[in-house]
Amino acid sequence: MADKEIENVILFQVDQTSKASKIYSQRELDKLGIDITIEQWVLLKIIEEKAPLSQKELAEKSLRDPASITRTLHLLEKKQLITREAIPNNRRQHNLFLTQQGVNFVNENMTLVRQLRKKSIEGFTQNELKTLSKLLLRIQQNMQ
Amino acid sequence: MADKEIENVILFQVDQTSKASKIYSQRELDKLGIDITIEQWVLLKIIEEKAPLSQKELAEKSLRDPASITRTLHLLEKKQLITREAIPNNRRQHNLFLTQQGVNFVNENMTLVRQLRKKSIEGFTQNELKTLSKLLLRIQQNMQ
DNA sequence: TATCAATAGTTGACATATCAATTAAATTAA
DNA sequence: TTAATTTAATTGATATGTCAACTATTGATA
Repeated sequence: MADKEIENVILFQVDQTSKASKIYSQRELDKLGIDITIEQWVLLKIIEEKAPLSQKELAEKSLRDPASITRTLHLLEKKQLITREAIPNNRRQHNLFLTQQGVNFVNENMTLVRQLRKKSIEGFTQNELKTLSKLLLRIQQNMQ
Repeated sequence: MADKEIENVILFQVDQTSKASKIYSQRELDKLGIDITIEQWVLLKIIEEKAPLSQKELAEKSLRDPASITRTLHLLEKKQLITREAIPNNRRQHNLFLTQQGVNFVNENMTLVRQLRKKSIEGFTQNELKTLSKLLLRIQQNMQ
């Protein structure tokens, strides 16, 4: 089979799509003076939806390295958006929660986030969305 | 519309797919003792296919920041995989090329890379591939 | 032509990605 | 119960992502 140009490689296209979306979304956040990175937002949102959870679980759900999670959580703690609470009979893990400020922050910015999510799939039918989800999931399953 | 869980957000799925594929591919490279990162490989491959080109063009094609390109190119130069050549009558830009070592490196590792590309889309029909490409492209166009 | 504006690339600062090594705690095995 | 193993989180080192500031050069304009 003849070699593809890299632009025609699906993995390259997936990565480009992810990058382009992040660049766009980050600019929109910046424009509105919302002081958070996309990666930080994702962690906040996961904690909001799944709390209480441990750093290990957060790393798994976000597909990020535990070391990286540690560092980003410190930043989110400094911004007073999250807290860690001791788990009884377990001094190795801590439960992660949003602070009240964190809850407010997520609520205040969900409108913009919903707009971004919506914009990303503008013109898509429900069918196309389902198809895309399934195809992406199959790539993930192939790459394990 | 009711709020989605983050796992159901397409942008999240695209990012997870990209991350999972990179983690898998990097591990395969490491296993074989191939001393290169995915990001470095992508730059090498673009230079191979498009040379001669400038750093600006490379940044655009890879959707990476020029600052980041500068640093990665230094690493690739240190590994003697690429060179920069002066452009006549233009002392601001340089043309990027693979060295002979770079050409050899790409050739030696294309077999593995082809395997990884193939594995990522195992079980996909030509039709599904086309569909996926088009849907991804539409997201990119939406996010500009 | 002299000045100003735009462009390509670099560097600094900080956030994130990743691996390896470490620490502290929990679990298992002897 | 003690010792060995496994686990969760952290830290160090290096690569990458991003913005802002800067340098050198080129292009535009008065």
